[in-house]
Amino acid sequence: MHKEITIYDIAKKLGISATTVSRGLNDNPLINKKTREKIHQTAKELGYRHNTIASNLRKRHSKTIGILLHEVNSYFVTAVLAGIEKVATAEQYDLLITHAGEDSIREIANTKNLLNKRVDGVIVSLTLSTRDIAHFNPFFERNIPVVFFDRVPGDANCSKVVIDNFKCGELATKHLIEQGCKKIAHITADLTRNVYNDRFEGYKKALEEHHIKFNKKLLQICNVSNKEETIAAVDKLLGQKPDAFFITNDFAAAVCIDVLHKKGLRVPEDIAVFGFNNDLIGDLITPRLSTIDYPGKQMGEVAAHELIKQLKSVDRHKKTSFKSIVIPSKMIIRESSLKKEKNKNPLE
Amino acid sequence: MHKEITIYDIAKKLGISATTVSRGLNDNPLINKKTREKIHQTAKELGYRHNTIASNLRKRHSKTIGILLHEVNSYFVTAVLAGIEKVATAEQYDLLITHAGEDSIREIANTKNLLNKRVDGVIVSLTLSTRDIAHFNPFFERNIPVVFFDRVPGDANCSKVVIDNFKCGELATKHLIEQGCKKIAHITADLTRNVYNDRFEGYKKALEEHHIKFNKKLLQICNVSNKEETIAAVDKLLGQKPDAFFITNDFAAAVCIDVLHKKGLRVPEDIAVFGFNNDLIGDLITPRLSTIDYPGKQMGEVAAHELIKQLKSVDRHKKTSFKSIVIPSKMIIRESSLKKEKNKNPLE
DNA sequence: CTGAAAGCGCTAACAT
DNA sequence: ATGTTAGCGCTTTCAG
Repeated sequence: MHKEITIYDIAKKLGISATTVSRGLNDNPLINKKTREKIHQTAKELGYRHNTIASNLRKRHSKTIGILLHEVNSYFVTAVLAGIEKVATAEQYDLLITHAGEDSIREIANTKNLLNKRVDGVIVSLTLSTRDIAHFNPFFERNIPVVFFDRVPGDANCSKVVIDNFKCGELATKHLIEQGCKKIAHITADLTRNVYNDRFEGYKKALEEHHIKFNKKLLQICNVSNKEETIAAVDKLLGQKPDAFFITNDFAAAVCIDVLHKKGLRVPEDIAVFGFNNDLIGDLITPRLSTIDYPGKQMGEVAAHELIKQLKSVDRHKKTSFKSIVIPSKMIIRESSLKKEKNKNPLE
Repeated sequence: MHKEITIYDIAKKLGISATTVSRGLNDNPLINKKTREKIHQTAKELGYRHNTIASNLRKRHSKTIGILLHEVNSYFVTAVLAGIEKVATAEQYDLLITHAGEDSIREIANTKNLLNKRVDGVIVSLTLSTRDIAHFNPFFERNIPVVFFDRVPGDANCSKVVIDNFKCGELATKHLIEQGCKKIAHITADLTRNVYNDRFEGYKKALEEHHIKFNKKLLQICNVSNKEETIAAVDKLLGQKPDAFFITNDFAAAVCIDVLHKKGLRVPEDIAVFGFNNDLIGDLITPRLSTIDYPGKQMGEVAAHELIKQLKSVDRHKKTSFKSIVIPSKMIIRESSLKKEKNKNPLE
């Protein structure tokens, strides 16, 4: 069995104290450059590896950021992760990533686990089934920074990074109306989650502004990441003879287009389709999907920056002020929604 | 500032020793049931949280598995992660996930970081640019289990979980030949990586068996996750007037079909297309993509099981025997490759 | 069934 | 510029 080398072994070999070795290894400028070099060298010779656990115990922090994800099945989430990782790595933080599979029970378990692991802060996107955020109280009580992104709690008392889902919902719907659509079906997910509710409210607002009465028969709630459920929702709505679908997720929108084609319906001529997320897939299907660009990587970067800012400023006494950061998003018009302007250049 | 509760606080309050509290908290059956209950209760009252760091330091392990990923941008990798997580969670292991962005330098840095973090074992998929695996020596030396999956080293001296890429490449190519294709172009990634090389060898084998001479002008190497590079590769190959494309990645295959459509070419009538991975996208594009089903989740589960098995059996003395586990994969024939059997039922 | 003592490996205070 | 001492919070002998 391999004998694990400690700073004491290095100290003994060099005839100096462990403290000096520790400092030398951490490149403390107080230590003589020559000593430092010698320390580094014998560390290498002896095959020393820093014990992060011991160091963390002593320093009473973990230099890691906990990530609580609702799920990791989308291009969006992957992009967010990449954004977080980029800034976290630059600031020397590790990431402890958990995901809850849209199950609030697992979210709570993950929260507890990260708490015990002594993460320095957490970045969170709530599951569909999460109703309240009491499980974050231990963090709040200890002044451990928490930054929510995308799927955030209604509560104002926390930091969040979001896009303007209301405006996006309104914009997309308005665009469809301007294309001549009058019976716009809406497929979305659980409305207790802010993102879906806000988009739905935006949808209703646009209808209202154009004097179209909201018809709740044109609304379907389902798991938009699930193909079968989406197909069922589309089928049901088709009974209402809609002339457009506004769907809260690109994958589901692609499934919808597929269903429509199978029924011999043309997109956008017979029925226009509008997605949400700007997933890679939207640009690869026929017709190309109009959607809302959701800047995942940027959200991740901003969330991580905000968290690290709080981490650095936590003077452990004054409460950090909470803020809500809105990331710009934009509408991307492609073929699937262009009923009128078939020959006009899409303004992508 | 929140005062952090330790087992000593609980011990003092209960007039017992910290040892007993520790045992009680860990549900050690030696401790009187009543004492145990009291301990748990006051722990709750006082808002105690277990200090995993201290515990890990003392126990000299971290109860976490390190994951080294080449990249996290595909449905496949996500599926593997889900598989690993499923079995790791069941066995009470945490995951420390890193990714290298296909950069071997970052892979090496991540390796070192995980080593210092005292992960109990690692599960790895190599980057495209990784040439040798010397950076895993510290793990081997310490008898810390390492399991590679999918993108594995050529070296036999390690545990790996793979699919039979050679056979898959052969099968796909053979299928295209049977559809009447004679000039089959192949787009793939860096051939120093086993998965791509094996598929390529399978491709050549199938050609040879059907007395078709391999033409290296029909081969293009590029980053198949990059749209622009893929388009360029397709364009170049089109100069050779191929009648089929065998592409090592579904995303790239979708891009290819898109390019072909834009040029007014029909798929599969003019040119057949065959992908690899069974990504979600393949079933959503027109025509539907023929591909190889790559059981990511299963690979993840198997890899995690194998690792945990080694973790449990590491009697720190005898070398663990290395094995190569091959996961079954299968061909999925859809429309994009069916030149002849247009009216036959696909055997999906 | 419970406790005393030691120590995991490191770093922060406080000297010198 | 370097050393001494103590302790982060837990678990593990060993002893009773």
